[in-house]
Amino acid sequence: MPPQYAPAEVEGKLYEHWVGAGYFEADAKSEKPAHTIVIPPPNVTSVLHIGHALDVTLQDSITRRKRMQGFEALWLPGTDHAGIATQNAVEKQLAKEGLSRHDLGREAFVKRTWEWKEEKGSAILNQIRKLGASVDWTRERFTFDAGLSRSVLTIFKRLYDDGLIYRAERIINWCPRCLTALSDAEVEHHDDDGELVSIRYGEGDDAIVVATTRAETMLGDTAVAVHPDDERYQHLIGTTVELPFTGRRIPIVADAHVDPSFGTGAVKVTPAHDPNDFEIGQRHGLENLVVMDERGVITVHGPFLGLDRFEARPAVVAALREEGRIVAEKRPYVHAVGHCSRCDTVVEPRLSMQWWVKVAPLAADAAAAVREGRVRIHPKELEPRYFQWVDNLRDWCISRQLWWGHRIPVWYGPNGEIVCVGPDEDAPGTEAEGWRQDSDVLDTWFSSGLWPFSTLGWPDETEDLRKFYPTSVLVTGYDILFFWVVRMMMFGLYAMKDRGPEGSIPFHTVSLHGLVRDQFGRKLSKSLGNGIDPLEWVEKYGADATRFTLARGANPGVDLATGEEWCQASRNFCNKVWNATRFALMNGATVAGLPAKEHLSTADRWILSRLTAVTAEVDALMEDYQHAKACDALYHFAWDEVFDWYVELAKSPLAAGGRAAESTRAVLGHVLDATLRLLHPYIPFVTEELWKTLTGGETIVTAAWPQADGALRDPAAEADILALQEAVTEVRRFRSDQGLNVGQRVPGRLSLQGSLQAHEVELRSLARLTEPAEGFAATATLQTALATVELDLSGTIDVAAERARLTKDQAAAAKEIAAANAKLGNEAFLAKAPEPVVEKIRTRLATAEADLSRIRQQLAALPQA
RNA sequence: GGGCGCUUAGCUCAGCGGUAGAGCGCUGCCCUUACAAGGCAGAUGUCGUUGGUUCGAACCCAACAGUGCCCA
Repeated sequence: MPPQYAPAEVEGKLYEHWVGAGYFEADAKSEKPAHTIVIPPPNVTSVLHIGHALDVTLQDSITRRKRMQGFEALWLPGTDHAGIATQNAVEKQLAKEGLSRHDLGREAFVKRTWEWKEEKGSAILNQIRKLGASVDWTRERFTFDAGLSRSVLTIFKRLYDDGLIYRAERIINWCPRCLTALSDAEVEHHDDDGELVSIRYGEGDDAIVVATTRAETMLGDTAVAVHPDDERYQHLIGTTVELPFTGRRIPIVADAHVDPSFGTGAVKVTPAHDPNDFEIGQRHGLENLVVMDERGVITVHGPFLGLDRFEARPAVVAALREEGRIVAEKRPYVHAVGHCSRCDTVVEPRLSMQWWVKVAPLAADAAAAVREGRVRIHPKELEPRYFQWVDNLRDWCISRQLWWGHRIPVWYGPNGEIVCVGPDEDAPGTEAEGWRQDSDVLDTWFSSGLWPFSTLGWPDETEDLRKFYPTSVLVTGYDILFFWVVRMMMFGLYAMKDRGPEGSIPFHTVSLHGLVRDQFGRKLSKSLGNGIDPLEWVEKYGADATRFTLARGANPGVDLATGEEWCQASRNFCNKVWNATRFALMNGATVAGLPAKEHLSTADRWILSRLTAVTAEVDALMEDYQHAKACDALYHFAWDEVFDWYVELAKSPLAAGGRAAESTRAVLGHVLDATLRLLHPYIPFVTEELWKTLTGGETIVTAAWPQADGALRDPAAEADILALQEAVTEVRRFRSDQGLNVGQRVPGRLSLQGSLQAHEVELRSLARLTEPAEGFAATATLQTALATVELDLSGTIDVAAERARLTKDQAAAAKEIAAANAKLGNEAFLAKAPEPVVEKIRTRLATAEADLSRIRQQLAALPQA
């Protein structure tokens, strides 16, 4: 074994072996209890970013532990068909050939997109292999594959028949570049520099001033609205005013939704181009006048015809100014503007006929599942966010004016018939007979919302569905809670309602993690150039180091800052595990059961006791998705306790040979075996490589998860080793202060009390002390609670350094005594504090007093300077 | 504008009523035959501010000040 672990040499071959051996394949016929995770399907066009890497790492660590615990663990991979993004990608490709999708026609375009998917669509799934993801590749799914498409048609038909899907003309979010409707969730609001222009409509006493950020829409105004209680406008309510340029007279209406404190308190109303105005229009029976086409180009005759919306705005303002109608202008006026989440184009509210899901009843069920505790949001602090969203959900626009996606299964007949066709039904008629299918497709989330059960074969009652649904836990970032989690909740509860309240939930727990940030806690962004490529880390430091870095930072629901230095530290840890195991192997560590208790040394009993405690701790933390804490506990146990102390303590018995060596080899092997298994979910590759060598076993992937063995708890051994550590550290501290070489052996005379008397050999070994020879003359005396150590440095020592040290310790002890005395002298404290606390303070006082008197003795014994 | 967080060591974060912790970074010494991707030792904080509750507050309450997110 080389002294440095080389991840690149083992990871690829181990992964291929794991997959080939079928370790990750779940068996629906198994008697074992199921543990199921469906991967939040990444967009088929995407490539792996650090956020995916975090998500994958956490799901894999959960799944690997469950597999080791004896669950039938299924982690199901796949991608979603990403309607807009994929269509954009293929259209971009076509554009290079000078073609548009319309040149190909719908059928050819969809065929071409499938070809694109076959060629490019597995990029991200290939990348997660590099992270060691233990997904079941035999069950990989795609939201647009045949089976899942059947699920989509099934649920559409059911919702339609239940009256939960309907068609209506409303204002929707429209992307004039993608040329499709978007749901509310696909619109991102951020502040833009705009303008606020106040325009005077009408003349003289009848004039009224409205303020707007979108002057160009005035062409479509069909009213002016004021608040019904606004005294300024009482005389105008019910009258009409002339709209500039058009000659149209529009009514002044009173509507309680108008904010009298905004601008002049009077607003222009453009029902066809603004969601709020649309509602005002509905209430007052106003005309919906469309003045723009689907690309945002003005369609009303006159000087503005053919202008893009952003050209029309200044043109309209200029023309109004010419007529003296501009009363005030504020520029820049910063306000929130909706943008297409796919292409960042400013969204245009557009009056349009679309398909909708009536979410109120579905959302109520989704909320109830969490309120009733059937689905747990973890961490609990994020529950309010879930409720805030799910309790205020508006109807969901599901139709998209795209070609790539599940086509809406509704047919329109020659006599105005509207027929929704189920998954196994034929079209109600032919095109020749005058029937045509709705040309729109469904929102991608309509299909990914079915993911927890469509992937298991629903609507068929498959073995997989019976075995693996409801799934166990959904692992995702809190930013996805709204979009996706809520949709899966709504659809799962609806589609599976036959199974009752407990059986219909899509998952028992939603485990939310935070977003990955850079080492200063800043958001990762292209403009800052602080992006992190997880595959670069994998290449430089290994998949294990990358995973451990992410898992170790993953406190539930909070963002994690990370950077390359973190990953280096993780790489160092993996290397440390490698070298500690290497040492054990070189010294004949064996894994063949523990020796009888009477053959165990104190050190053996100590490390076995600690192993038991840490096993229980890590197990509980992982069960509660507290990955950061679990990793931290493992890191400290492995490095500080096993590698630093136990391995050092093991060196003398190993060197001594005989029974002591034999028993130490067994304990060392046992502890390493368990430690590797505990670490395996987080750092699968290095632990597999080492474990196979150490144990000769086939694979750690399916090895048993360690159980805490209460019989190994040994508080006495823990106390003994603590006293030993204290004495060793005190001698080392002295040696360091005195500038002694680490390797230099020094004659020492020991006077040990209590349990420490049995550990002189270990103390001498770890502190590098030889037996006092003839002519031993102590030049320094060190004391801890159970040890007095006299050292012969054969010459003068640095008295000043030692005095400084002791003086500092003396001050600390004195401060401690003062604080304890203050408490114990306080009658209220004695009367009201619980007894264990009082006792603790008394112990602390006694310890500090003993320390102080020892320090004083040592100070007095120092030679005078 | 409404709501939810956060503010603890140089940086990033744990701790959430009874002596301030970790990682990285920092300082000194050391290539001691598992490991320099290492070892040993060490330094570092009026726990945002001001009040209050309590025998006792980083932790509970109130106000304020920063700061971030979500929704309008």
